[in-house]
Amino acid sequence: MPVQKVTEKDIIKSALLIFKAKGYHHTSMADLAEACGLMKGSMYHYFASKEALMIAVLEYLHQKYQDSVFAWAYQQDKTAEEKMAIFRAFSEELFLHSPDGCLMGNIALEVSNSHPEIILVIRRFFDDWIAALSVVYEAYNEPEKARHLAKMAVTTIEGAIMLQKIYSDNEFLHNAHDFIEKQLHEKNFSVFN
Amino acid sequence: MPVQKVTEKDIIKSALLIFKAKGYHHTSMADLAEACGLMKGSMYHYFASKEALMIAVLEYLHQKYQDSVFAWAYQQDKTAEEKMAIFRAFSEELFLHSPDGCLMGNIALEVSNSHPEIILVIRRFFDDWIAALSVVYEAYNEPEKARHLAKMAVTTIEGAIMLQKIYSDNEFLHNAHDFIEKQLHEKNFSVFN
Amino acid sequence: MPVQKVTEKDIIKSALLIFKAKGYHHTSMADLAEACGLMKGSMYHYFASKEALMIAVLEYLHQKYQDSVFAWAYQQDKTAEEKMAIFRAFSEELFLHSPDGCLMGNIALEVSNSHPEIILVIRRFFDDWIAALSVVYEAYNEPEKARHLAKMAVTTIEGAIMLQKIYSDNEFLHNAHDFIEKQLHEKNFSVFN
Amino acid sequence: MPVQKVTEKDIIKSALLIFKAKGYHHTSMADLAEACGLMKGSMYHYFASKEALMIAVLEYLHQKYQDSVFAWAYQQDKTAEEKMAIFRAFSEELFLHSPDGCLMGNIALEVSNSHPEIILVIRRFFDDWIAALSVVYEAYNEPEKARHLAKMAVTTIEGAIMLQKIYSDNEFLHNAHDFIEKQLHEKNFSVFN
DNA sequence: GATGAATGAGACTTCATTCAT
DNA sequence: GATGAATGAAGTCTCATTCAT
Repeated sequence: MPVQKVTEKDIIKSALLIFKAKGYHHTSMADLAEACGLMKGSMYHYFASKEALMIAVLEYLHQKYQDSVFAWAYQQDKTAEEKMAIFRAFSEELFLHSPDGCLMGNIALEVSNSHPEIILVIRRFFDDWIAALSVVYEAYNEPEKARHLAKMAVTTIEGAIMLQKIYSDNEFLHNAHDFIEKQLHEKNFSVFN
Repeated sequence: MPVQKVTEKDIIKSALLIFKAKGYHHTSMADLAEACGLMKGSMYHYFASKEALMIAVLEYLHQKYQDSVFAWAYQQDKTAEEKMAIFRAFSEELFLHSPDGCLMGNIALEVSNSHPEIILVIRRFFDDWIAALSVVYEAYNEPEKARHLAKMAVTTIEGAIMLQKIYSDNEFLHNAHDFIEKQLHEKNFSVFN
Repeated sequence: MPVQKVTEKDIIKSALLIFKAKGYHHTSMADLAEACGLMKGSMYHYFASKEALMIAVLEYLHQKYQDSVFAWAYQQDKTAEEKMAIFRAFSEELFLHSPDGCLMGNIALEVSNSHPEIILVIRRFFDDWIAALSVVYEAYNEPEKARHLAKMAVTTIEGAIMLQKIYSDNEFLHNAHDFIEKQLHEKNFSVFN
Repeated sequence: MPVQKVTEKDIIKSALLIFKAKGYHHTSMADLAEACGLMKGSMYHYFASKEALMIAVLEYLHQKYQDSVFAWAYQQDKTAEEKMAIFRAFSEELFLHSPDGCLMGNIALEVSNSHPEIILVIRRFFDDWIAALSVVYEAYNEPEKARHLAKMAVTTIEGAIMLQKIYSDNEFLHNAHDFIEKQLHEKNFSVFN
């Protein structure tokens, strides 16, 4: 039946959910196809392999975060506090009510040894996340320290998402964000000095 | 055909390395058997299934940490600073030079939806880790705050191990430990107040 | 989307090369389409199936040989030696510098049991080849013996092309032609008597 | 069901027939497994891949010919004529009544471009065949000429098997053997001089 | 206790073919 | 005339598990 049933982006969006819930190796092309309403074989019209689809999903997600979250860091007419609040709002909206955690982190831990190409894509995502947070922290800190704080922030959020997943408990993510916001003004020395 | 002299614990130790490196779903019974010097079928004399072996590995690891690391928290003749230093030393010895990260965290993210029994085991490990750190923090903090700090510490370390894996860079773990130690004395308000 | 200007003959010529290089079963419609600059589906405007295309290719090749090679056998104004020289020149031009051998022979061996219709086409090709060589041998031999010699000639050339392919060595084809030319005058009895 | 149903050699013998009848690419692992009375997956206990099985089959066949046919060439107590007669008897027994031709030749033409490793195995078979025939021809010829004659003999037989397959007619193989025997004594000049 | 042959389901992927546009 | 999305069967291969020996 030759009528177009899905677009590449439809597939990516469906696959995102499956990969986030089941991980890379435990997700089969049949799972992905079913989520798209396609036959297994038809997936290969759009993506040359499961790995290629995984990468497309990660790149799509990266782009989405870049546009809808990280971009705020570079807005001139927002204060650092406003930017932090936006980040937090996004983060909590995304993660508080989803039990599956962060696709980037999930996949990173699972495939780091078996699929080096995938890790490269994930690394670029974290590069941009850290860069955006650095800009926010630079409102009150030297660039180098701002970058350190940004790395700590990302570290803390990813750790919190992991523990939230293990305990099914939102407090970790809340606490992580409390910490991150506090760091913004942590004058004297705090962590790095 | 050399006489196989394999104990259950030998299998667990070998399996631990493989599971940590390859994850749960990407590790086959053949991989595990090969690492033990056994034939595939022989694994089933010791463990009823791959999942049972995974659980045994996690419980073994839990016990090992309990005995060799967490136990220090309850030693009366050590100061909180000494205990922190011991924790840090263990953590860095374990994670700084191994590219595979933390088995508990790796597996937790990978199987949280597919193998709820495994998550229970992992949760018990984190319970004990948090409990031990709480005891240390209690040297300078109210119990409730000590527990908060302990959770933050675990959160930060797990996040750091994840980012270390993504970036192949030790600074995340170093920074996490710097932060955790600093929190010990963070009088006035710090994160929670 | 450039306007495709493809004729049936263009497709046949492209397909010939692919089939000769990869064989019948290992060639996919996608391979063939790509070689023609068409999309897979478009191939079916020209040929009802892969088998139909294969047959068209073989018939095209048969016709080409008929016109440009076998036809010389029936020219009145050439001596048998001249005709043999022409045959040899064609054969060596065709096979000495192509590593893929003879399409007719390749396909015959590959599909003889699975595609009887294809074998019929190939058989007609060999009929005409043998017939043409018989005419040449008849210059010096009885019709029946001429026909025997023609069959030996074809046998020897096909065998030589096979060994050339296996050894990547032209000597087999050269020797085959030396033998065939010599047979032309092999008075007394030689092979058959 | 753990009782051994087949041996490696059983599989090789069954596979030989299937590969000879259907060729390499058109034979599926399911075909081969069925011929052995095994499940598809069980084949992989014995052979790592279809290609590995193909190679094992070719090596088995090579060894069988070496032992039962080529070896006669090196027997001191046989005349060249006796050896030739033995070769012919074997060849006719093998090929006259089997419609599938020569596995070595069939596979060589089919996979020469796609599976170079297979061709190496086939080439070794032809090396030994040519070597054995050379020894026989050396009874009446210089070594170099004997080798030329041996190559012509193999060429002719392979060509004859191909034409026998195309025409379902035994005369090609008979004629090839007549020619080969005649060459043994072809004093004066024959093909090479 | 250990083996390794066997299973059967299921993994990823390819492919000839169809057909609405 | 050409497309390319879609199919569904089939391809090679993997794997957790069983069990007679």
